[in-house]
Amino acid sequence: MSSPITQIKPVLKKEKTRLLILDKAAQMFSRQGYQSTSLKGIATAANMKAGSLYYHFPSKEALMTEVLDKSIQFISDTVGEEIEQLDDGYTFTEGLKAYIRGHLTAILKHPDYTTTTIRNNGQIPKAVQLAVRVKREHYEQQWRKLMTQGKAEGVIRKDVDEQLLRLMILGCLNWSSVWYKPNGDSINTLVEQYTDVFLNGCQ
Amino acid sequence: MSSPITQIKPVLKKEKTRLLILDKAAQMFSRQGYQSTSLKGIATAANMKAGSLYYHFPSKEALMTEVLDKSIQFISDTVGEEIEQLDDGYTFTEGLKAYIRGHLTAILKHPDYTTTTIRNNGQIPKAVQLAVRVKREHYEQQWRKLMTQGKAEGVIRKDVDEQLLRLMILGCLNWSSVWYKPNGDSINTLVEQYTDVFLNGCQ
DNA sequence: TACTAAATCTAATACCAATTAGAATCTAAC
DNA sequence: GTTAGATTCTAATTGGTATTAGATTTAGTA
Repeated sequence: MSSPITQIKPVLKKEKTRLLILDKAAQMFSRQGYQSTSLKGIATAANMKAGSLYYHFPSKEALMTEVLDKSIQFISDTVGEEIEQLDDGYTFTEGLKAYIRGHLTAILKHPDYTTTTIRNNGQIPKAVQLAVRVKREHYEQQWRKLMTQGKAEGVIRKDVDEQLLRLMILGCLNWSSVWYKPNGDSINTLVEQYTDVFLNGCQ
Repeated sequence: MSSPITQIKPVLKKEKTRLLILDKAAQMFSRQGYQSTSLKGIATAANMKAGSLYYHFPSKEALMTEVLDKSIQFISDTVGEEIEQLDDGYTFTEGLKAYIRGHLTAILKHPDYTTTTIRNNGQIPKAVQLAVRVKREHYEQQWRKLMTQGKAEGVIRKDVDEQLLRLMILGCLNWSSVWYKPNGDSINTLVEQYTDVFLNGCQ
């Protein structure tokens, strides 16, 4: 009978290579965009030749799809972790802070994946867009629910449109990836100010 | 002696074609990104063959440069018009609203040009980025001054970082181009809510 | 009508892209 | 050490790209 190694080790190796390729792809997609990133470039960064990528991924589109999928998954997971640290029955204000912290953390700590999602908005093949739509919409739905809670609690004023507010917040958060430099403000500082300004304004 | 027409009319025609090409280029750059927009596509949209573009523009990069240049110019001009409608010695609050209205108006009324600037952030050749940097930084500087005024007037609280606040506001505004649909909220509604939330918060 | 200059087109160049099939190599078990 | 399977490479295919030079067309003038 064969030892577990014979089954597991090859799988692990394969998985490791896949992840390496995905990481390099995310890096290049986020910095140069989908179209101007070449498979040759990705392959070179992963110490391979372009043709070899096809052993792991069936096409460039499939590669991009998986990068985007992981990106949204990562944001969603990080937000989930922040929420888990709250007591059940958390208030809107607590939830908002957790959402902001999670979303920002994901964006600023793993910029290669997340900025691929953010920057390549209208510029990817429709097939790829469709493939990641479900996950994207599910995450958006979580934000919608949070906003509804804020309205129900009365924390969001009557004359503030909660969907517009959601778009404002997400705009701020996503845009951070454009200007954020790791040696600048800490994520914590950003979370505090974002939460403060959205709840209380600047004055 | 030749009539003015001989001098002016050809110039006008040439200028008209240039503008047509620029418009189509902006449209395609904004929707597909720099790399995946082909000169053939732009030319076709402008009722020409690809080679003919070179009579008007020396290269693809030059075309993109001019689109980006016009984009920033347009935002800057629109903000300028809003500011001119204020009395001299306008307050920070008045100024902020005018800036928000100008920036949003420019973005939402001429999305082809402005989203080219916004979406193609890290994905254009460095030569092009350098070419538009001065104008971009000048516009940013105007925002910085407004924020300083807010701090001086005491409208921006002591514990709010005015530069971070500026990045928040610009993030919101720029991100609008991602989700805005012309048949939705009016620009005025957005301006009112944005100003309100940034000044007073949502609660 | 014939001339001129502006505007556009044609056709070719040189290059780089994604993708594929089959050969070569590497790995690990027997 | 041999063998089988997993992994990578080589080399070719196909198609698209920006750019250019020179020919052609168009529009206005006299």
